[in-house]
Amino acid sequence: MYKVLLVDSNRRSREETRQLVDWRRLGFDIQTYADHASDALAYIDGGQISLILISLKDSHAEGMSACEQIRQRSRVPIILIGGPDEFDVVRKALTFQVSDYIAHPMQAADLIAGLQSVMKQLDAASSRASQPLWRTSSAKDPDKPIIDIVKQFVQEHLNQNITLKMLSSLLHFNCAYLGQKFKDHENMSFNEYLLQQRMERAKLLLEQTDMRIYEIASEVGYTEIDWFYKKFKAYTGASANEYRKQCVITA
DNA sequence: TCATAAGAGTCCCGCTCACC
DNA sequence: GGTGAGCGGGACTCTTATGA
Repeated sequence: MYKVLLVDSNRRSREETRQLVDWRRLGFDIQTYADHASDALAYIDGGQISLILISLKDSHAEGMSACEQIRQRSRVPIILIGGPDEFDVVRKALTFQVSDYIAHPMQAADLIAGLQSVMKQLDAASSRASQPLWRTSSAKDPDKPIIDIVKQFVQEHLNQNITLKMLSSLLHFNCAYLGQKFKDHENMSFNEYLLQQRMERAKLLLEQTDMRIYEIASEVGYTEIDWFYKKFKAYTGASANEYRKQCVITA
């Protein structure tokens, strides 16, 4: 059972986090609470804490400062809980090798995924105790958090005009570099991924709703209906209307 | 990690066709 | 005639591959 330090000054919020998932079943135990991120430092030196969960709702500056100081002393995994569009914060957090960043309001599935990821790191570290904890996992895949943020942004803003240029600007990366990293990780370009996500959602809307095609085009982020027609036909081999008719026949 | 050229993607406009 | 669906092509923007 790995011990967790939860840093959150709001008691109600702490309780919500505690009740969000079955911690013990996941192999974790929230043993200690702290009101401020800076308080976490006191628990680091004892070496009893396996994971630190920090809520940034009160103060980003204090949370970031604590991350920096924790990293100077320890490789203990850190999960941050912050706002959905705070990319400057995410970017800075990554420089402190934070394990995960969960957007508020936190969903149980997001927390479980973060905990499972940390669990793998901790298990690997304990099986190879001579190696530093963080290096065992980050050395394998140091860019994964960035790629995950890009994918999450695409999922959440699919109905908007998303470009790699805009995302790279938000994350303070060179767009050519970010595009290259994305392709290295996903084996497809950023545009291919974006197209795939848009087309799959369009197919779903055609199958499950009576929405007009121009409405669906708008819903999946196409401002130009003609361009949606072209891409949909190229992707599925059938026009949007034909695809809907085929779905009705097979149903 | 960045700069740049080439190619791909996107926007925009005009057009046709089918249906009501 | 009005509306929705679909296509073609030119101009512009963005992404990717490449080299530094």
